[in-house]
Amino acid sequence: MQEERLKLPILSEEQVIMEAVAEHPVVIVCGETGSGKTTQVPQFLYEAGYSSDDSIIGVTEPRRVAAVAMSQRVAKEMNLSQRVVSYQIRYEGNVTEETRIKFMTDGVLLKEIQRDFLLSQYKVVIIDEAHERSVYTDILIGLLSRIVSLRAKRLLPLKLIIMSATLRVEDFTQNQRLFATPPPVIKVESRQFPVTVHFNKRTPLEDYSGECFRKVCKVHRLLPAGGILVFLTGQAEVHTLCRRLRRAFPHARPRPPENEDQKDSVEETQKFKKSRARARKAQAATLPQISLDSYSVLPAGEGDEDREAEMDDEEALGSDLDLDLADDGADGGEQPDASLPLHVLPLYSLLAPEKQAQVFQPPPEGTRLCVVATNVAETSLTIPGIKYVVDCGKVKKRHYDRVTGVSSFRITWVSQASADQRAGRAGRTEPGHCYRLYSSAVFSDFEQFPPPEITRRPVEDLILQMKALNIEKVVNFPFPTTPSVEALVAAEELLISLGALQAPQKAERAKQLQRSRLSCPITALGRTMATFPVAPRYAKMLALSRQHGCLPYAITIVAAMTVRELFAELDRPAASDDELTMLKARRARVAHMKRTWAGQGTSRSLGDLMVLLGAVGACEYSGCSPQFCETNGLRLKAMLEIRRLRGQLTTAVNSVCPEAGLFVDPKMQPPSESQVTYLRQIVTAGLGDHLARRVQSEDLLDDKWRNAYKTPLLDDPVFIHPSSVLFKELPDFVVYQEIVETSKLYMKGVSAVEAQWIPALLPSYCQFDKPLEEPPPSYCPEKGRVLCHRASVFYRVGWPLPAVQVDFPEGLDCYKHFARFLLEGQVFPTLAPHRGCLLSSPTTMLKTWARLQPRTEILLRALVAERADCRDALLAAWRKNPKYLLAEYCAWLPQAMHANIEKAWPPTSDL
DNA sequence: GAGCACTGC
Repeated sequence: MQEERLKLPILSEEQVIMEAVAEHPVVIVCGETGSGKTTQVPQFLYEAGYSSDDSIIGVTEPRRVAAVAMSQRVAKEMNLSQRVVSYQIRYEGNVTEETRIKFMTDGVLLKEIQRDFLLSQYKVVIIDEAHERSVYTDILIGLLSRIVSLRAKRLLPLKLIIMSATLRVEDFTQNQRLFATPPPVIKVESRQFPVTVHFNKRTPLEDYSGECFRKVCKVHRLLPAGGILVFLTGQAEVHTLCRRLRRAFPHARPRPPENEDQKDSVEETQKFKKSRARARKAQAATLPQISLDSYSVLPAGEGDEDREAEMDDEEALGSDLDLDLADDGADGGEQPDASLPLHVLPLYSLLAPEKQAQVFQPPPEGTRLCVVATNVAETSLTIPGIKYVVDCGKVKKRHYDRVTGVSSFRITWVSQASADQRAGRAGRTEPGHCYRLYSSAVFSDFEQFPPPEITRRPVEDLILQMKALNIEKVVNFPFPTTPSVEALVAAEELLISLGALQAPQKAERAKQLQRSRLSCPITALGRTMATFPVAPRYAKMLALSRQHGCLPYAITIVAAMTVRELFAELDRPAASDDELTMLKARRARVAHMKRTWAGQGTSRSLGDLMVLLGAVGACEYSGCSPQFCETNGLRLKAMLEIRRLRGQLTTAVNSVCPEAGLFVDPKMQPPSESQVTYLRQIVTAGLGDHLARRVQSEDLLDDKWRNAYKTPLLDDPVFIHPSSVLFKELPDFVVYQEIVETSKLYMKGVSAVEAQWIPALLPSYCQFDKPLEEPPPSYCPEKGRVLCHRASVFYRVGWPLPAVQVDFPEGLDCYKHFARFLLEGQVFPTLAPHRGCLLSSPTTMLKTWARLQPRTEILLRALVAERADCRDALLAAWRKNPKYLLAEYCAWLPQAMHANIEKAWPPTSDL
């Protein structure tokens, strides 16, 4: 091990790095995979004494596995115990008093900043893999730039080291707001084996899967031993290619029958016609950029012929390993056959862990390993023994519409950096080759780097975290790359309507809306919500769930909504008739179980969220056995994650609200009928901006509105997803977890809402009419407020909503009603006995001619002067002045009673 | 009547 370490190129840079760290508060270290920076830099710092005096060297990683693995590796290299070199991730850690080097995920450090803004335990913080630009990394760098200067002022300097695998660091160095003086950048060589890159001469306009198939066949038939790694974009593609390859190179049967191959190809073409049509559409949009005919954009001298010639030179370097020359369809048959069986394995993130693990095993004796993977293999997982990479050049990414929040999945070209990262996977153990299924001209049109995540997704969760750190003006925060203003505004608006931020005052609203919008302070509710490590909409649900014993259920639902893909993928193409029968049976079983878990009546109205609750409840009841998951189509990994998240949320709720005394009950009973109703309301309150209404009189509309819903922000019809238990139910109002655009706009995670709940639970989205006279306003002794009935309409879309009882709106009329109830003795019962002696009827307060009577006028004025339109305000006024309102009240009663009233004033013992 | 890449608290 020590020998291995000595080979690392970074060791010759130790002095340069340590001098830079000594002289500068912030240092950037750039070195590709294989430079050893992650394992070595912490050791340099340790040896230089940066963890003396009980302080710690912190290292953040963007993934949990990396944090755990790195801590173990560094402990071993340094011959130190894991008590000294430790890790901390979301659910677990082995940090002790002795810990000096602490590896953690970036989110963990962000939480620590919430507890101790100055991070006083640390003398150095290393942000690893900063080039990946994950949202937490970006926010950490922004925060740390401030923490570094605060610590310098206190003469307790903190060192920040940003480590990046690429040289794309201008966002850090050229950003004056982030670092006033640009930090020094130290480059470290890497010790990778060379990878020869081969471009296709032509770029297939569609069917890159077929192109992958042909390329793998050729590599396998023509080239020496060594694993093959193929990059595709999704699960379905991965499975299809695996199947084709297995048929082409069956184990123990080396010769692939050519016609079989053809037939398969036709079959697949049929089957995936739809998805190809979509892919074609996506490609058509980008076609102008990649057209091989538009050479006019190239510099002079790089015309058609030159390019071909240049390519040929390039390819000549690849010598016998170059496969492009055989691109004329004469593959297979006449080529020399290696007769080597191909060991084909799929790999993607949602694949069961035991199946993922197969790619790390050596392939069976006498076979060649071929892994067909999605992007997981680009950064998250490293497969040993790969010598050949086949890269389709595409990636599937989630795309959010900034205005509507609708997400869709799009297949686009990767960036140059990603393509290089993929190529690098061929050079981990020996020199390798990368076959790119696109031309070098197309490659040169790729974006240089993928855009930072923070610019591609909603940011309400980040904004809430920042507000909890008392960063009010988020636009002024030194983001390495700032999110769009629309995204920031949308986040603040959502947080305001959830009650997590204070709404700007009405006066301000008129004047300087934009400015005040982006600097709203956090509310007490917002602080509570920020302690729950889930999306703000879900945090709101938790904050509401103390009532009626709903917490354990709300926690479970929120945990299940947070963990992705509860149900296993059963739609994959079957490899055999047996598998097909099995898949069909399992799909039927899952559909049946979903209906069972949804139940009947109000329970069914909770919809897909009831299914989540039922599934988790049943699974936990079974002890979360792999068998239970298997037969019911649940992903064991998802269920275990939900269990851990329930534990974490339970702890979080208990610490906000110790009297709840919650625990995770594996034998949780189903919620009662009334609890389900409360849960439905809790869910409605959290998902208020995700409300949809069944279209009215749809028979009059275009056919495209059949079974459709309307939402406030979308003009197009949206639909309940066919996998939803409410698919055929079509309730008048629903809330949904998300809308995904595929062939249509589909709502997923759907729950039914009663119309009368909307104005009561989502008042901030409703525009209310004047208070109704019938039923008349009343006084609520519990709230100490005047209530009334009001009709309303839902914002933007103007959906009419039924009149419901709400607080009487602020204004003169509210004082009048309150005065009346006060005189009637409803507010303070000790005043009730005087009622018969009043000189005027209390309802006089409400009459339009009330001003004719001085006693109504003076009472009203006195109430308005202290803003006393409810009991609490009145009590507050009496705390300041116990004689408050005495004279005004006495004006309503005969002189003879005044002395006794004065003795018993104020008429309450609640002060 | 369907088809979603990848991650962190």
